[in-house]
Amino acid sequence: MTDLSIGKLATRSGVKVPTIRYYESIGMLEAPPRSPGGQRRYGADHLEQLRFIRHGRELGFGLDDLRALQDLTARPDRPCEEADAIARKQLADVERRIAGLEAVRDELERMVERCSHGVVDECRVIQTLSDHALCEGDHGTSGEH
Amino acid sequence: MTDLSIGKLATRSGVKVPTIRYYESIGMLEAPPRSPGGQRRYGADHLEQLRFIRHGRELGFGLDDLRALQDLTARPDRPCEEADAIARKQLADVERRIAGLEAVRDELERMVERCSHGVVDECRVIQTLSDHALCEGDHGTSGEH
DNA sequence: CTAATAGCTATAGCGGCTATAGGTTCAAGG
DNA sequence: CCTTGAACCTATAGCCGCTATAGCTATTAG
Repeated sequence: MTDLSIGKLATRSGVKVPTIRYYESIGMLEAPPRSPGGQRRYGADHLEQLRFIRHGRELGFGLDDLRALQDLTARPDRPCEEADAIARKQLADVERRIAGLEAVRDELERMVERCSHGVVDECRVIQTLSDHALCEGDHGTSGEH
Repeated sequence: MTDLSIGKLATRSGVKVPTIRYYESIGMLEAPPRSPGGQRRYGADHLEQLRFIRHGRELGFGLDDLRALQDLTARPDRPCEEADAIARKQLADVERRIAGLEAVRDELERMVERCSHGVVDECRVIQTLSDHALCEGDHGTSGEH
């Protein structure tokens, strides 16, 4: 179970090898001990830590948020208000992005549906891009990133 | 109407000054003539071009796609299949991202709802991040970026 | 004419990786 | 035991689409 090479750790965690090294370089992942030849040797704790990060990334958390959440994990008797606040902020952000993307999707659908499949000069796709007034939604108003 | 400074162009187009210079540097926006002192002087055509780019960016198109669409605009008698294809690809991409974000949103909602507002050790937020098995959806399966 | 504002170039940084080059170590097969 | 080839190492640059900084010059309003 222990003494995983970086490749094995990558396979087990679902995080790519260069990404693991990157996480170590920015202090996201604890630096492991090394083999006599200088190669990294990971334990079960690293695997757990990396899975935590991966899962957080899948949920769209930034690395700084995940660092804060990791720090909280290390103090299990503290109130979880901060963790809750970070998660709520993330949820709000995701909801905002969804709303933005839905406006964009609707606009793109209109563009594509109205394309007459003729020549560029009459193409609704090009026309819509050229003239924002042809839009019905307000996709530009709220950011989706 | 013509002979806009870069600041005026920025105001009228909604694109920031450094971004305009960036677009010029990567060949997205035609380089304008200069004043005797070397400052950029834009015309109505530049404003139109920049609004096209801005609108496309709001719809999530990459700069390379927008370049392709711009090139099509310059050949108005060509069939608009390519424009249509680019827009459809973009629509599909946006739909994929929405689906991914919706899975993420649902998971975050579950996390936040179940937070008992106690201590970190019992916090559902931290627990869920630590153990993917607590998730019900498959947010990690399809990418949302 | 002066002073504030706006412009200029060049360069570096953001997030979160990913790719490349050029070298070293490890592990399995013979 | 030795060879081979995969996996590992470091360092550095690049991706996208900007944004920020520093140190300078041009324009414009009063």
